[in-house]
Formats: sequence, C-alpha cells, structure tokens
Amino acid sequence: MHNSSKNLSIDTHTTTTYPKAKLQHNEILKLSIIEVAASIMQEYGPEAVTIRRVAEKMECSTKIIYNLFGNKDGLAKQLFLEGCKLLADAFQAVPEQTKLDLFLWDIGQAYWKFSQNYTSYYMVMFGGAFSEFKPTEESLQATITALQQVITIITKAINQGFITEQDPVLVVNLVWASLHGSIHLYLGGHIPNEEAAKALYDRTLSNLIHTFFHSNS
Amino acid sequence: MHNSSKNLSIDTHTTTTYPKAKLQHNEILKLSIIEVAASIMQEYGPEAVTIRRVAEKMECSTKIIYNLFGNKDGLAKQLFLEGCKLLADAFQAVPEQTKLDLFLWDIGQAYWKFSQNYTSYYMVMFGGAFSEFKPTEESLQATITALQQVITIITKAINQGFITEQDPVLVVNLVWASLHGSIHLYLGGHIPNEEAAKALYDRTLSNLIHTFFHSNS
DNA sequence: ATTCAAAAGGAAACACTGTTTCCGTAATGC
DNA sequence: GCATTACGGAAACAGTGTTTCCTTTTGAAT
Repeated sequence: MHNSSKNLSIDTHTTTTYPKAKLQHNEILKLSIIEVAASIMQEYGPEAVTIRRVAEKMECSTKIIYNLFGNKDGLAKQLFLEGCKLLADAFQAVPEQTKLDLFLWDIGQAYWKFSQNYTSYYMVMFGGAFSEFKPTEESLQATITALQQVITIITKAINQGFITEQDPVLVVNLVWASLHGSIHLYLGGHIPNEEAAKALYDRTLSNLIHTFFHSNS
Repeated sequence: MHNSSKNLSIDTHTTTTYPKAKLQHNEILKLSIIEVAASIMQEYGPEAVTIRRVAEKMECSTKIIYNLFGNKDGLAKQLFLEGCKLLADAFQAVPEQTKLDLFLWDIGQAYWKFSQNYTSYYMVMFGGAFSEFKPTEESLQATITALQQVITIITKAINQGFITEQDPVLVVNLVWASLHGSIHLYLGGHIPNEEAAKALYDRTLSNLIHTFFHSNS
C-alpha cells in the first residue's frame, strides 16, 4: 500500500498521483489535500506533516492550502476529524455482545488496537502531536461521536442496573482517561516495551470493568 | 513595530540578572542556563523555550548552549530531571500517614497539585511538550526516583497484606497511568473545565485505592 | 616567560518551518 | 467584450534548530 522509502522526499512515481490542484475551489480538492496529509502522516509521523510537503506532493503552492484551511491548525483539525471517523469505524466493527461487560472489554481492545495501528492519528487526536492545535467545539463533538459506542454501552448498563453510578458521561470519562493514560505513557516512552504496556492496559481495563460492573451482566 | 510587553521579548530590568556567561566551562554556567530556560518555560510555556531566547537572556551566543548541552534535547533532558526533583520534593512535603490508603490519597492530591502548579514541567516530563525529546534511561531512572514515595507506599501495603497484587511496579504503573490519563486529557482540552477534571481525577484516585486496598489499612 | 597548539565563543550562514505579500492570470459579472 | 474580482504561484518574511567560520582566549610545554 505505502512505499517504504526511508527519507522524506516525495517520490511521485510510486504513490498515487493526485490531480494537479487547480481550478476547482471545491470540496474534492480539500479532500485530496487531507488525503495527502494523512498519507504523509501515517508514513512518516505527524511531525513530518508540513504545509510545504503537502503542497509539494499535491504539486501546488502552499497558498492554496492556506486559502482552503486558513492555517496549519485548520488542516490538523481535519486530520483530527478523520481520526474520529476511523475510531468510530473501529468501534462499529466490534461485534455486539449481550453481556455488556464483555462488550466493553472488546471495545477496550479495539481502542488499544486503534492506538497501535493508527498511532499518528491517535497522537494528533489525544496526544497533542500538533502542540499548537487545541480541539475546537466541533472536535469535541466529533470525539463524543467516536466514543458513542462506549457511551451507549455504559448507558445501557446503568439503565439495566449493572452500574450504580448514574452519570454516564462521568463513567465514560473515567474509563477513557485511564485507558488513555496507559496508552499515552507507553507512546511517550515511559513504559519499557509493548508487552508491559499491553499488560498494563489490560489490567487497567479489567479493573475498570470490575469497578463499575457490580454483577454479571 | 510592536515592542509591547505582550510579546515574548525579554525585559531585563524586572528579572534577575545573570552572569555574563563567559570563561568558565563549569557546572555553574550550566545550572544558570537551566535556570534561565526554566524561568522562560514557566512564564511563557514550553514552546517558548528556544535556544535563541535562552541565549539572549543569558547574554551569550547560542554556541555555548550547544557546547554544554549538545542540542535542544540535551536542555530538555535537564528540564525533565529538574521537574523530577520538584515532583519528588512535592511528594516529600506530604506528611506521612500511618493509614496507607489515606497516605496514597494525599500523595495523589500532591500529584494533581504538581500538574497544575508546574504544568510546563509536567508537559515536558509526561506530556510530550518537546515532541522530539524522548526520555533516556537516565530520565526513566529519575522518574522512578520521583515516584519513589508511591513505590514505597505500594510496597509497604503489599508487605502488610493490604494489597493482593504482588508486583509493586505493576501497581504503581496502574495508578500512575490512570491519574496521568485524567490530567493529560484535561491539559489537552478534552475535559471542559477544571471542576470536571478534578472530579474525574478524584474519582479515578478513589477507585484505584478501593480496587487495590481490599481492607482498611 | 615565550611560544604554540588546542579549545571556546561570537557572528553569520544553512536548512528548515508557518505564514504573508506581491503580482500576473484566470474566472466572473455586467 | 470588458472591467472587476478572486485565485494561485513565486518569493519574501520571521522564526526555529544547528553548523560553519574565524577570532580570541586559554593552557601547557619549552
């Protein structure tokens, strides 16, 4: 899928060629730019996403990107939203489960896999990879949408009496924050290896489920 | 054009004056530079710490900083270690408590306060504020030293039979990761306000203590 | 004490970055 | 068809980390 050349120069003959970026000031061009930015990000990491590099791969000047996105944060915001979609898809792909605690376990596993398979997206969304970018109201809304699956499970469990705490948002945040903490410490290099990190994550998830689910669902 | 006090220009008459930075290639000069870097960081945030700005406030060229620290990561590493000392001090200032679960609560509160009072340090240490900087072995060792208080409490609790889990490092990481997750989501702008964040943090800490301490200590 | 090699430090340059300005060209409204 | 407007490319601007160049200073051997 991706070429594997190690340096950051864009080789135009192996990757998909994109339209020469002119004339249309429409959404298609915008999506192309986001696609290019995402491909650079996933191949070389978030810090490799520069306006000039995106423009080079788009074979256009930087001005067009500024016209369409305002500034780099505007592009970062789109990558954030793109990541939310991918996360939502990852959650949607988890087969439903009648036992809500087991369902939450599977969802938690999907969240871990997302963080490992789409690390760049994860770092942009929740890791502050673009340090100047702070989530907007729209970004926060997209996060909620992405986590909708978790919210649904928690709400169901509350309604069915398996969780005592009555505030679903609080419970979701409690789960999310703890899982994020494990992932982020690992990605930040504070956990020595993936095995230790995964064990830490699994144990965190397990503890959370046992804390909130006070009987088998 | 605009030389107002709103920008990041250094006003030399209000802050401490530092030695003119010459002659000695010793540790004192190194400490002065770290002190200057730390003062800029705490006043304007980690992203304001640039080699040029530090050099300007030191009234020296950038070369001296490169001679002493190698590169910016070398300076970041020192700020990391400085932060570890401050965190260790914050933990040391917590009055000891015979009841280990209550002691851990107080330690947890000190960790929260540290993250709010020394947010720049926290972001450098655990938030990836200097995205290019990854903790070295020495940094990881310093982290362990800073968290020694927590390790001690957990180990004591295990030895006294209040905690079933026998691996103190695992328990410390479980506590640390979850608390860090709350703090980091808040600092990243994903929790709407400080009240919600603090409630989230307190509840996380409370849950952790109840999870691991299976009887009153 | 003098001399000479080695180290240190300042100014400027280099290679990047995000962003803006300038200006010609293209599209658009009448 | 023409005037106006918006768009987009090249280059400039301001800032970053880092290196190079060259002078100055240091430190040690004679």
